[in-house]
Amino acid sequence: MFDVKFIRENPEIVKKGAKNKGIDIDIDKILKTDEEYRNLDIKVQKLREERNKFAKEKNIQKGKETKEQLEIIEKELSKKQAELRELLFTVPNPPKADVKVGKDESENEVIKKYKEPRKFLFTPKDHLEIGENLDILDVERASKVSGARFGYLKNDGVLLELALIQLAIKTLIKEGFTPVIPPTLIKKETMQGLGYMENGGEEDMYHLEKDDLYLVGTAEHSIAPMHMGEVLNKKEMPKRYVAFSSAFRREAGSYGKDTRGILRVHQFDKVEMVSFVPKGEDDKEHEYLLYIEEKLFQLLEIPYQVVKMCTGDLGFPAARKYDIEAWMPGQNKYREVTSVSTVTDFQARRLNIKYQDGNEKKYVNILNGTAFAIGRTIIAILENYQLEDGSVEIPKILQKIIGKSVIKSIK
RNA sequence: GGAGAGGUCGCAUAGCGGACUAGUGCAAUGGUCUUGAAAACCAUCGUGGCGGAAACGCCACCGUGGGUUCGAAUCCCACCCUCUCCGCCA
Repeated sequence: MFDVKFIRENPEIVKKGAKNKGIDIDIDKILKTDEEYRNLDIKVQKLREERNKFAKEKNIQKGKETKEQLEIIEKELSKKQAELRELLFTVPNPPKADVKVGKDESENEVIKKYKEPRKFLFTPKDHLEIGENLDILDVERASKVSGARFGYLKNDGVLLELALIQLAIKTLIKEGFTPVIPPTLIKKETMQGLGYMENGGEEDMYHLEKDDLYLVGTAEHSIAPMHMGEVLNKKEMPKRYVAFSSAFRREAGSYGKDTRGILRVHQFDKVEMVSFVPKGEDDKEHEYLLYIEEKLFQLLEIPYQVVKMCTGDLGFPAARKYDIEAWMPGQNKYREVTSVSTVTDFQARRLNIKYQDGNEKKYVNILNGTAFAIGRTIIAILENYQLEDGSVEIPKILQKIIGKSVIKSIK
């Protein structure tokens, strides 16, 4: 959400930012509503001043009159305020200057590539076929029990997951991140703070009606609000968390897309990074988080490319976003495995997270990025490390943790 | 799930319809004293907003949202959270 003040002072930046994201907003209406709101606010303050005076004088008659006037105009004020709030929710975070203007994902830029995809002397299978053959994946029974888009991970698949979690968390602890296992259910109030209720994000969240709780779509949903309403000390920043949790997504509107295997499922586990940094330091932090993401995939020696999203593919709160797409031989293309973005101070405003900078209190910048989305990382491992007989080699870095070097085909 | 207690300015506490302009203690910050420090003493010390060039003035905030009243931290209602006891439970 935006400060009206910022919009008042920089209407052109905001207007252009929204346009580049392909989002329609009516700046003039916002400014007009803001002015009306402020005029009402001044009136209300004056009346309250009078009311307070009469109350002190115990002038009951005059007090009564003022009270009646106040009731009417206060109602107008709160109506106007709600109107303004609603308008402000339609304003997206503008993209950073270095982000390419573009319509949709077709205009994203590949900015880096790591490792040539391996040449196969046989036709590579996709993860589902490999996983079923190794008896580490079972989506058929999952659909019997839970429905479409769920999966059982079994046997060495489980060891693979646990090893990836260890690798990511240990690597990040070395980098100074605070490891966290957060709650996966959050209150409606928290959801609203995150700004998901207005922008359609709610559609993708599971809601437990009986208790009015929401299942998180990513650990970011419970990590970012940790410091809700707090004033952080500049000395303790950057504040970096690495969280492990399950993530739940309804995947509404993605019917028919990626239906095979576990690429797109309703529940998956993830190691996620969240950083709180002082205003203006988010660019540096963004590169740093991307560096860590790359490092993790380099440790696994999986070919990938880094994609910088264009303005049209950023989403509502992000000001810049990079995806890492790992090479998936089974699909013969690169697929998204991580995503890292800066939301600048956009979320901090809603969540009211500030830091003390000298005498001033400023909103923090928040960034979030995936360390490992476990399911998709396992897919990348299975497909890139498969052998002709259906066995799968285990990436070197994980061999020590798992205690073997190959997952042998049972056939 | 049942019964009770409670949420006040960083922390701890007072306040329970009009002198609350929210008191006090601790912590914090600046200073005096000191070779340096501690102690002591003096001073400052919540947040957001509106108006103003500024000095300053005003408005709002005592868990959140409603209500009663000329006037609410204080009374009423709903909700959230914390604690104690009982029940259940990994």
